[in-house]
Parts: sequence; structure tokens; C-alpha cells
Amino acid sequence: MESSIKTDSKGRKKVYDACMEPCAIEKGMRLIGGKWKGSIIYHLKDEPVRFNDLARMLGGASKKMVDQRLKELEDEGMVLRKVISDRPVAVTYELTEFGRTALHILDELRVWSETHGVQINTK
Amino acid sequence: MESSIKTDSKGRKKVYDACMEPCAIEKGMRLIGGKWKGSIIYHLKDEPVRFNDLARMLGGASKKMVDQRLKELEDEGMVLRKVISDRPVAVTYELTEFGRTALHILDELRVWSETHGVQINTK
DNA sequence: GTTGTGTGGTATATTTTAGTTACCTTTAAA
DNA sequence: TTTAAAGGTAACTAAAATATACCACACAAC
Repeated sequence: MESSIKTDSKGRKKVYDACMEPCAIEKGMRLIGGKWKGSIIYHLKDEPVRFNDLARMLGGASKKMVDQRLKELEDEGMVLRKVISDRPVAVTYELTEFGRTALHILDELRVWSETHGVQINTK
Repeated sequence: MESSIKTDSKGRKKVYDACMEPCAIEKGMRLIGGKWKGSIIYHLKDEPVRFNDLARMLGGASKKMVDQRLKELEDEGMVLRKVISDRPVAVTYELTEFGRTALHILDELRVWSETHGVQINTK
């Protein structure tokens, strides 16, 4: 991340150590920062949650979105899908150990968001 | 965020306190979590940076993206645009006080991302 | 003087994501 | 036998992201 810009003897500029392709922040954001992803992880913090319950909790997100995000999170090793019964089919999603490591960041984000009365322009 | 789901006497489910529209996490993410936004804020942490320098540092992002993100960040009161000279036109961007309050979250994200050797699937 | 660089952007088009709506199968209870 | 739960999928549209070109202006070197 320590990118810097230097000017050579002829005044030409070059970047050293640029964020060539995603740097750490960008990478992290792409794991945690996708739309709804943070919220999903956060809602799984206490206990396994079933698909439709999760979809309901998220309010604004469609089932397709929830489904898609859950699959991504599974691929990334942050969430575990468990079939707890066939016939009545029932599935829960829970955080993996790795998934848990992201929780404190999300909690700080929540605190920050709350204390600064963050508002979004829904233009 | 304390959404819960209760089942009534007839087995019907209702959500209480659902994240009706974005909850704190979601709101925070939309300020900080957009593509490149975190990176931009983080690159401004030490000193004002000029537009083209910033674009160069970000490597993967096009000028249009940088421009768009900067405008959003300005609207949100996180970044300040300063024209430091007309004729040779020169502009710098720097963090506002509010912008600075986001830095520690981003730093934790960076640390988390680095210590967990986070890798993204560029499928 | 004209080619090459820098500055800070904008316009246009294309590709990728996000989001909506409707629908499916199975199970079970009123 | 209609209603609702479960866990999704298919088809489609709207909104972002990205790529590529391009402006006007300034300052050098050649």
C-alpha cells in the first residue's frame, strides 16, 4: 500500500508500488463489502439461521440476492451450509471460524455508522 | 439490528425489527464499501493527493471511476476538493474530519485482509 | 512551430452486477 | 382444498462498472 510518486530529472512522473490490481483494502472489501454481504455475516453472528428467515431479516434484499451472496460466502469459506433435514427440507447457514474473524470489523463499522448518524442518499 | 423471528400460535412466522431497508452495517458499507471507495480514502490518509496521482496509485481504476467516487465522497462530506491553482490547473483531494473517522476501520480491514492472506477469485 | 508531456476531467459504448417478478417442488396443517 | 411454509430457480430489466477516446489548456524540448 505504500505507493508513492516520484518525478525524475526530466519532470516525468512514475508511480512506485501502485495498487496494481486490488490492494489489501480492495481485496478485503470484495470479500466483505459486496451489497448485503456484511449484513448477512452480521446476522449469522449468534446462531445458525435458516434461508428464509435470513431473507426476511434482510428486508430489502430479494431471495435471489441472499442466495447469491450466500454462495459467494460459502466459496470464500466464510459461511457453512448445513442441510438439517430432508423431507421437510431445511437448511441453515452459519459462520465458519474464518467468517467469525470478520465480525469485529463489521461491529466497528456498525458502531461508526451509528455514532455518526450516517445517512445515505437514496437518490 | 436485533431482528428476530417469532412463530405465532398458528405456526405463522413474522419478523420483528427486520432490517427494513438498510441497517447500520448496510449504510456504513454504502459509504465506505463501494468499489474503490475504501482504497481512495486510504490513499488520502497522509496528505492531500492530486487527481491524476490518485488515479495512478489506484492502478486498476479508470479515471472516470476515480472521478465518480471522489464526487460521491465529496457529497458525503468525507473528502474535500481544493483547487490549488488555476492556469496550470491543479486540484488536490484530502480527507475531512469525518473522512478521517473511517480510517481506523479501513486499517483493521487491511490488517485482517493481510493476516488472512485473503485471495479473491477472479473467475 | 510542432511534437510530447503534463494537468483535470467528460462522452460514448459495452460489459457486468444488481434487483424484480413470477414460478417450481415438497410438506403439512385448517 | 386452499393456504402457507420450506429452499430455491428462470427470465427479464435497471443500474453500475469498465474501457476507450477524446477535450482544452499549459509548458517544455527539439
